[in-house]
Amino acid sequence: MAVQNETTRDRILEAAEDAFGEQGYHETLVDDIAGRTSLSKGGFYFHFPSKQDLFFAVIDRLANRLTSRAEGAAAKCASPLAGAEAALTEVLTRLGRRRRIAKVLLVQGYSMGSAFEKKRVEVYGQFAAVIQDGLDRAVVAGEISPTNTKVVARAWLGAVNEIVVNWVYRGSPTPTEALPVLRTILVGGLERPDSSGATETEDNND
Amino acid sequence: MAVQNETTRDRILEAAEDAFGEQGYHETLVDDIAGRTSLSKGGFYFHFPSKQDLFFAVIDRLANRLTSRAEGAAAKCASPLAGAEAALTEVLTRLGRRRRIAKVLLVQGYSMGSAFEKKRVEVYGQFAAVIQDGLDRAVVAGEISPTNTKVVARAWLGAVNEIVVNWVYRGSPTPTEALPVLRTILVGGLERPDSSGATETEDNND
DNA sequence: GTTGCTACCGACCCGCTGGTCGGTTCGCGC
DNA sequence: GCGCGAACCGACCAGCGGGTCGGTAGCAAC
Repeated sequence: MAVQNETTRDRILEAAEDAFGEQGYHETLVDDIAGRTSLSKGGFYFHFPSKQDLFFAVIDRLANRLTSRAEGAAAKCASPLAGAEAALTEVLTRLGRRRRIAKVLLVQGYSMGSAFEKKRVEVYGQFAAVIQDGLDRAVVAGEISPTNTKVVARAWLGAVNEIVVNWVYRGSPTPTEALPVLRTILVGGLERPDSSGATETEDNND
Repeated sequence: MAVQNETTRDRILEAAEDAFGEQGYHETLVDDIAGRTSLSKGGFYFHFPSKQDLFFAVIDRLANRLTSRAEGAAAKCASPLAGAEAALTEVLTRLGRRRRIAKVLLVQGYSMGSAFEKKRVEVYGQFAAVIQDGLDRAVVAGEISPTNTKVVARAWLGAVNEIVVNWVYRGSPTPTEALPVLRTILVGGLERPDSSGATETEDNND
C-alpha cells in the first residue's frame, strides 16, 4: 500500500536519524536500523537502495526542516536584520534542544568519507545562501554597511556551527546560553551604515 | 638506529599526511601508506601500533605547528589585538597554502567516527584556548569591550574553520581573499571600549 | 482458485582490510 | 666470526558488514 509504504519509510528515516546521531555512519549497521524498525535487512532494502541513500535522505530532511523553520522565523519580522536575528535564535534554540539531530546534521556526515563532500557542499551552501539572502536585504534596507555578504554569511555559519558542535561534544556552553553573545558580535560586526572605511564593497561572486 | 628510526617515522608521518589529506581516514589503507613510504605493511607496524595512532600523531603534529606559528606571529606584535589579527592572518595564509593539511586537520578526522571525538575536543580546545587568551589580553589592555571571551573565541574559530573548509571543498573564496572581510567583522564585532550596552560582562567559566 | 503484486524475511555470500607472525637482513660489539 | 637485536618483509588470517536472492504471506481482482 502507498500509505503503509510511506509510514514504513518514515519509520526508517526516524530510526536512522537516531542511530546515525548516536553512532555515526560507519558504526551504524544496516542491521541496527533494521532492528530499530522491527524490519529485516531485506525489508529495509525494499525501501532504500543503499545505506548511503538512507543517510542522504536523513540529512536532506533535517536540512530542509531547519531551513524552513529559520525562514519562517525571519519572515515574521519587520526588518531584514531583525529577521536574521530571529533566524539565528530559532536555529540555535532548535538545535540546542536536540543533540542527536545536531550531531547528524553537522558532524556525522564526514564519516562517510569522500562520498559526503558533494552533500556537505550542497547543505552548507543552502544554509549559507539563506543567511546571505538575509544580509543582502539588510544591506539594501540600509541597516548594515555593504560588505562581501558571501564571506560574512560563511563566517556566521561557521560561528554557529562551532558553537553547536562544541556543545554537542562537551555539553556546554548551551547554544541558548551562547546566543546573546553570538548575536552581539555577529550583528555588531556589521551594524552602523555610516562609512567605516574598513569595509570595502566587494563583488559577491565567489 | 635511533636516527634512522626517527627518519623513517617522519617519512611515514609525511606520507600519511598526504594520504589522509587526499583520501580520508577510511579510504586510506595501511598498505597505501606503506607503499608511499616504500615500506611493507609489517615495516609500518614496527613504527606505529595502529592506523589510529598514526592518524592522531599526524593531527597532533599539524595542530602544534599551526598553534606555534600563530603564537609566534602574535608575539611579534605590540598590542594584543594586533597580535590576534596577525595570528588570524598567519593561520589563514598558512592553511590557504596547503589544502591537504587543512583537509586533514579540519575535516578528515570525523571519518574515524566516535574514536575521534576526544581528539577533536582536544585540538579545537587548544585552538580556542589560544584565541581566548589573545582576546582576554585585549580586554585587559582595554582594546575591546569585555565579553564572554570563551564564546567569542569559539565563534572566531568556527568562522575561520568554515572559511577554510568551504575553500577546501569548493576552491573559492581563498582564505587569503576572505581575510580582509573576516578581519573586519570579527574584530569589528568587539572593538570600542566604550560601553555599548549590548555586551554584557559574563563569567568565563563554561 | 489462480494469478499477480506489494511488503517483507533472513540465510548466505564475498570482498575488503587491519592486524599478525614467522621469518630475513644487516650492522655492531666483543 | 659469532651472537644479538633493531629494522623490515610479505604471505596469511579472520571477521565484519554491505548487499543479494530465493522465498513467503497476504490481499485484491477477475
